[in-house]
Amino acid sequence: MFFSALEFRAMRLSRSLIPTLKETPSEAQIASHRLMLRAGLVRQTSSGIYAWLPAGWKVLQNISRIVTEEQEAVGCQAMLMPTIQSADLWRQSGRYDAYGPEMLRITDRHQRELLYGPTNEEMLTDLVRQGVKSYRDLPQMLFHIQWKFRDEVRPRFGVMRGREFLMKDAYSFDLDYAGAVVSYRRQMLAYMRSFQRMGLKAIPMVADTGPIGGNLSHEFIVLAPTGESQVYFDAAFEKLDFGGDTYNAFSDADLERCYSDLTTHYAATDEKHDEAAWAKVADKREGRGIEVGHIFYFGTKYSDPMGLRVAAQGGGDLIPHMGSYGVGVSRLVGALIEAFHDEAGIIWPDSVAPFPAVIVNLKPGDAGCDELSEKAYAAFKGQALYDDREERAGAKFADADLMGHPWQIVIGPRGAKTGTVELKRRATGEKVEVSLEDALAKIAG
RNA sequence: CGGGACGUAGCACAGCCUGGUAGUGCGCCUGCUUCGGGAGCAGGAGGCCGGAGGUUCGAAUCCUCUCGUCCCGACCA
Repeated sequence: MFFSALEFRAMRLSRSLIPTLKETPSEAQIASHRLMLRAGLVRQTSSGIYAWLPAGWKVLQNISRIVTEEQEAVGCQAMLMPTIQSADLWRQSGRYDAYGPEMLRITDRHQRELLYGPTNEEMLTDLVRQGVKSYRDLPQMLFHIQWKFRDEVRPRFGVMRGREFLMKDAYSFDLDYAGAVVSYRRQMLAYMRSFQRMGLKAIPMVADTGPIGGNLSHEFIVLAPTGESQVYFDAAFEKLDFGGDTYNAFSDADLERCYSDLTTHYAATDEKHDEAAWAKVADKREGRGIEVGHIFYFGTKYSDPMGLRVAAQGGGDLIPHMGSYGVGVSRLVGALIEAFHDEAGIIWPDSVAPFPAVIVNLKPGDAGCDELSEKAYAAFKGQALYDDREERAGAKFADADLMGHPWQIVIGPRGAKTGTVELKRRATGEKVEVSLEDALAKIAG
């Protein structure tokens, strides 16, 4: 059978739109913004609005996939709602006027008032209102990953504080407060699993609940040395593991234990920092953090005014209790880079890297190098990046480090003769000379 | 929304004060030599100097307006 790497043209660097930059564009101040531009992940098209180039789009999709899998694993249904919404819907909840100039308002050719959605509580409440009639239909938990727009006065930090951003937002509908608490805890677990899979250390911190009250609102802060706010937390958080079946999302006891593990220890950002409580913490940790998620329970704030009612078990109606749960998917790209980079560039965790590996052909045109490189490339079925450019070795190494591929398979004329490659792990800098087969096995394992 | 800057080649910048046919480095193209950590030499392409008015014989440069972008603060997933 004829099988050649030529069939996988798309990820040959010489044929790809991954424009790396040697110098930093002057608008970029923080590390992640600088590196995203330099590594060719994004390009700004307007203030706070970015185009995601091929490599950046892959990262966004990888994060979305992890978030989707973990949402579904706790029983949350994937769906997709539009970006454009009707102003009428927002008038029903009273938010059309309450929401300030951050909301992008649009008028169509018929002078109908529309808006580019900054969030979707109203829309989903409306959809549930149309489809859910009985207590038997509850609980419901749904999410989508969709572009949002908030007309920030001052966009900054690249993708971390853009106007247009990709967000996972989930909404839960329960019969009562007790049910809403279970949904809330499930989301909390899904969040911890998601962030752990991305290699991030995330800590839930109590957030303002506004007029609703109670303590059911948490911000998820990801630790990164260059984070925007100072955070204080108990070292107990470092020992928590959300992988495997540590906590069963469908066991009330496990959910309660999970919630307890996440909320009994001290954790606060500098705005909420309480010196008295902090003094009692035995094993203290401090660091910088970036908010990447926010979840809250808000009862009947939308269901009530929008007329969402279901038939109750004993007759009559009841008003479902709701919660909503956001993850800044595009912001996470920035947060990940803030957490994982060095002087040379990005250091992608394997789970979100745009490419599992880069194959660096040091001498395109050399029969031995080409053959071995194509063989390596074919082994990845086009999923790896193949640097087949006619560049000097130094430039290729610099770009490979900048783009942050977890593994680098370096193929030069020296090793090509014996089928040996140099395998470099980006995170540690460790390099070994091994056969291509061994290199592939090591990457797979 | 208050305060402060900046728009000159793909990127980073100089030139502006003191008007006179637009420059440097990197990148890009061609050739030769190089070739395992962002090479050297030679040649070349690429800019109505953000836009519109105005002053002037003449405007990147001076004046007015406008659009865009960034930084600090307040605000925020």
